[in-house]
Amino acid sequence: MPRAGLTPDRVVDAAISLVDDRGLDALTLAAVAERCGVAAPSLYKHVSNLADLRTLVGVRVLAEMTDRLAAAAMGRSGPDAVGSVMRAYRDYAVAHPARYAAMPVDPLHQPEYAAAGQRLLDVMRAALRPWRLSDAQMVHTMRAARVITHGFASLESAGGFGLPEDLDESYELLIQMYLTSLPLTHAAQES
Amino acid sequence: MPRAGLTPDRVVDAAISLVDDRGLDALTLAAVAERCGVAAPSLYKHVSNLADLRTLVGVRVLAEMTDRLAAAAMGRSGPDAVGSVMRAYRDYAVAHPARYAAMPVDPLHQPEYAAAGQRLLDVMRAALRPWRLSDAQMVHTMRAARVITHGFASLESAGGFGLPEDLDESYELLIQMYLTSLPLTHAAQES
DNA sequence: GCTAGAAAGCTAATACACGTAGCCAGATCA
DNA sequence: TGATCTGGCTACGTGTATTAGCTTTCTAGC
Repeated sequence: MPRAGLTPDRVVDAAISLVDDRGLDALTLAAVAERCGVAAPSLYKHVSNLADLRTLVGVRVLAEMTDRLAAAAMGRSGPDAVGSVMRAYRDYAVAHPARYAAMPVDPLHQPEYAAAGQRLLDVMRAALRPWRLSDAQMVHTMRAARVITHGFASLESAGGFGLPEDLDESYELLIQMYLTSLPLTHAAQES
Repeated sequence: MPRAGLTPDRVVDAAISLVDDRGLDALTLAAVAERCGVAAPSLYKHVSNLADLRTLVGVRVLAEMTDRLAAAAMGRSGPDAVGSVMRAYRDYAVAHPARYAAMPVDPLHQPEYAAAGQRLLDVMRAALRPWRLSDAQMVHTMRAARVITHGFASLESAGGFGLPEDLDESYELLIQMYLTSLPLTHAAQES
């Protein structure tokens, strides 16, 4: 009967450690409750339901990754910043594959995620600022970065590449391909 | 008491139509059974369990997509063939988002998928043949194609892009970026 | 310090889902 | 025709999400 002292945040903590340990599919209220030392229905005092918990986990992961990307861009500019952000993206996904799988792919379309998703985009947008792209160019350029980073990270973190060898090189080649495709303006001279 | 005349293939048919209609998460044995006009346990006469059914769906989808890609490459060569295969990949994923989500990301690591997965890779490898890449180059080049196609297709089919506008153009720019990155050898003169 | 009430835990019960066991009828084949 | 195999069924056990309603603990105000 002593209280466990749960809060929504602590429930999310438990959920994330569970996901890290046993994969995204193991994220069940029963398992989270056990990890919290509490009966399953008690979780409903802190979280609306399983869907809500999943959302909270997604928001947490999105925010955490954004922090990493922002840190990776800090103190860098131009191609250096862009490459650094792209590497940090991959690093996070490979270091925490199950968390990466918990990240929503369409954050901007769901209000719960919108703020965190916008912040992540802003990090990349800032890194691309030196190129002084038009709005339309910026849209295509951001999309291309997202395609490459998400494509590579989701494949690698899910074990999608047949051979583990030379993955670093494959990714560096993609980053070079991407940087090379950027228009040769202001930023290109900075590097 | 009249027999329903089920076979594993017909069960997979029902599963796929269910996935098309109601999404991958709706793929449950109960729902498939209802669609087949049969009680749930009867499905076990044709399919080992839910995991097995999921695998069979994945194999079917993988094979279906491979057929599309092969058809897209037919009668083309060089950049034309590569671009055509990449467009066909996206087209399939967007036309059948739930099926695309059912496709395994690591087919080569699971024996059930290996044959179908290998066949898909062969289509792309054939399209890249004119460049006469070394083995190591071929690995990186195939990976890059996979990253771009899967990255774009998975994001678009999951509603991951904020704005629906200009997606065709974004994809064409990526294809151009990719083709431009290929070494200027034999094939480049054919186009 | 006492007490009212909110907050946080619990048990019990419902609704589904997967999966197993074992029964029965219809098809097949000697 | 009759034996056997196959494909259906019902009944059951387990696990999960979720709701309802009870009880205990903490906290605020007097």
